Amino acid sequence: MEMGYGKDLYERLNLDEEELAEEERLASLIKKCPNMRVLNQIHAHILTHPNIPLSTLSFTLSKILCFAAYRNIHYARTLLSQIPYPTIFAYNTVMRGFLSQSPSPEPIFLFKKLVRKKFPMSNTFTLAFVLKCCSILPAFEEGKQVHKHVIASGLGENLFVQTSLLNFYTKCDEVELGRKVFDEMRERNVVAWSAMIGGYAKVGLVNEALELFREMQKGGVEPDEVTMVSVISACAMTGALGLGKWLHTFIGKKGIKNDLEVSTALVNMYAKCGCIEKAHEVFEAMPVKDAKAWSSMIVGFAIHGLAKEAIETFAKMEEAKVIKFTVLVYEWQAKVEPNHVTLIGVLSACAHGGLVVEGRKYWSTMLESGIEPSMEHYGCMVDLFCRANQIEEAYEFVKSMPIAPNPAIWRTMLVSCKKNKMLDKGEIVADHLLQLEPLNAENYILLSSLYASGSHWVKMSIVRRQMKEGNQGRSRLQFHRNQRPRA
DNA sequence: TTAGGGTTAG
Repeated sequence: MEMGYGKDLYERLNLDEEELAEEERLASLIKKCPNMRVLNQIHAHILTHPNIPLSTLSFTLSKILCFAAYRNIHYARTLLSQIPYPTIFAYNTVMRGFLSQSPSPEPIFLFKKLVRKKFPMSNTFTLAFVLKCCSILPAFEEGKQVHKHVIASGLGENLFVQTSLLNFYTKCDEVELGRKVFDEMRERNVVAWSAMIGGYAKVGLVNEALELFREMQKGGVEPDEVTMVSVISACAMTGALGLGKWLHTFIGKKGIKNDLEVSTALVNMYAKCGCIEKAHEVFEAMPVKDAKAWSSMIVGFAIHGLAKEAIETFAKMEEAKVIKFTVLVYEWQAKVEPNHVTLIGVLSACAHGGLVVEGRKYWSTMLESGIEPSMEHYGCMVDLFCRANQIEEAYEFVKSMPIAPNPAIWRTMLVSCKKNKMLDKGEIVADHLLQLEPLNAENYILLSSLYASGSHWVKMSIVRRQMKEGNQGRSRLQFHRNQRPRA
């Protein structure tokens, strides 16, 4: 176990002055390195120098690895295998590099390698990184294995490790397991409380989230802006306007940083709780708005049926593409680009406002801007045509979809066929729907009311009978929550 | 060499 690190240290202690000077020179070169090209040159220089002491090689390659981890993670990964005795620090740096990229299982592979080789030993950082990876993917089974290692390694009492475990379980929707970790924690800071509150809010256990927020305050732990975002979003989910307003005042009173995320959560909360004016007021007061902030406002207007306001806000978002924000002394400029959620807001606003021409226009611009339409976008378009009673257009649109329409889309069409008494089209649509969802009673109710709307009583009674038979358990007909018959 | 845990929009 002591082999690698011990040898490394031993050799370093035995370097003569000249060798130490060379090592420092290389370290300083890497520190000043302007880009990957220069780094490659230093790397090549080291590899082609046969007389370089092993410890200098290890030390310098680790330095290069640190530089590369955020710029070219695959290069850093290759470097790791070139280091004679990589320290746990080097492993951790590569794992962290992977976490800053799009989701990758590489940190799990690296962790498995560490476990297999038994050297270098994982530390609390390693465990935090691998658990973060398991929660991002998510990888439940792998995370559970890591939990076993946590216990075996004796690092299970570490606050960072425990918070990582708690977060991992809640991200995998295993809130109870997360709560178990939380309950076992000897000390809990604001991060641990926020993680648990956020975990409850995420799965919709809003009362538990709010209860924990009260408990946290009773315990004397001051909430911060991250806690507030979770609690406010819990209010948004339940429509708890009173508590939401109280939290808004609380933020001001306690001097909690009202940042981009908090304001966005407030905009969303006020909009969901029916206070669209207040949502707009908070939104207007925001000095910096990112895509999520703009989207929250647009979606807010859309769900309130305020199509004109939603579209105007979208136009402003496109005009205000460039935002400026300052980090220390550096001023950064970033483009605010509409994303898939923004477009869902815009398209549903068009649908609610009966704006077919505009909806088609935004659909085209969405495709041009490279946003891949999802099922929700297709759903908005079908809704747009159906609400405007353009059933044929809706049907043609559905037929042109490159992905198989989901039951919700067929149902939207069936409702519209019923409304417009379009029996033939309705039967075709119902056929598709019942193939996908033969056990959903709501679909039979819709179909029977389509027949009723055209006075096709015989067909209606057949559908009713099919449904009734299912209700008696013969075909395991499932009832939608809203239509479940009273016992 | 000196890194880590929690948040937001459909």
